[in-house]
Amino acid sequence: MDKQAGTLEGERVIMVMGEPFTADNCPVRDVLANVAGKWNSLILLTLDEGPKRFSALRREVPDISQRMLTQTLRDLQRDGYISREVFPTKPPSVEYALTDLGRSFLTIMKPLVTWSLENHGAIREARRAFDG
Amino acid sequence: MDKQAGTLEGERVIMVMGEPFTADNCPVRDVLANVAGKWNSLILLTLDEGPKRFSALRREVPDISQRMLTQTLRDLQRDGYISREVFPTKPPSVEYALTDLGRSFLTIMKPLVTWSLENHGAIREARRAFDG
DNA sequence: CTGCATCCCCGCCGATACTG
DNA sequence: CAGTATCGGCGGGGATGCAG
Repeated sequence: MDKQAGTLEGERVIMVMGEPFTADNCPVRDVLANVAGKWNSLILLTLDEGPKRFSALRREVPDISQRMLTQTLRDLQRDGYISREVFPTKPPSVEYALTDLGRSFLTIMKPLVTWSLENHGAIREARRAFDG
Repeated sequence: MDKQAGTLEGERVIMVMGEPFTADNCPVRDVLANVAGKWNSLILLTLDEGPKRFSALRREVPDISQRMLTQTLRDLQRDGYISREVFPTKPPSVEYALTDLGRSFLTIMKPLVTWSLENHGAIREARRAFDG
């Protein structure tokens, strides 16, 4: 059989860890988008402590604007990482919590956080060496 | 002792995995920037197969522009993830390879790739459910 | 073969003000 | 309390052309 599995009509394919991807529709990029956003990971890590209300997140995630908090929460909910429950109190309150998918993701994510803490010094030094 | 360790002069602090961060100067964000770029992770994963020349990377990473390949490679080199060796042949050739730091990073990165492959379906389904 | 420079579009994100 | 709407800056990144 041919090497590049299912290469149709000039679709270019990259092999990553034994799996074929096209530049578009790349699961890796799709997931990394959640890691990439400026606030996404911070919010997920904060929710790892337990369910939180909107205002609690606003307090605990420093310097995030209301706009970004709302938007990022909606993105995370849309992708299934967190759930959103509205309590019809007066005034209303909304509670956000990790889903199973979100917890599963954090399990993989946390080692990356740990690695960042451990190797940030080496990276900053590499930068200084490169710039000088 | 006080809760928020070392909160000075209105500097807001977030606790993540037992470590205090400010919104600026956050190691996690700094490292995630490397994961976030559109091409960074793909290049690192390609180099995991072994050292490659510029033109080889251009071939194996589909649809990347020359500009982005050059730029991303320089960023990765600057942060110490890859090395760059110039062979004064005619015409010259340049070989890129993972450093120890790069390999260390990939060790942590790969589970995230695996997770992406396994859970991409669930995420796309969550999206459809949310949108509909 | 490798890399740099230029132009330009577009989406992220911040600031601010306004609703149920 | 939670969310929406609007404006605007800034930077990532694609296309193209030039240079050692």
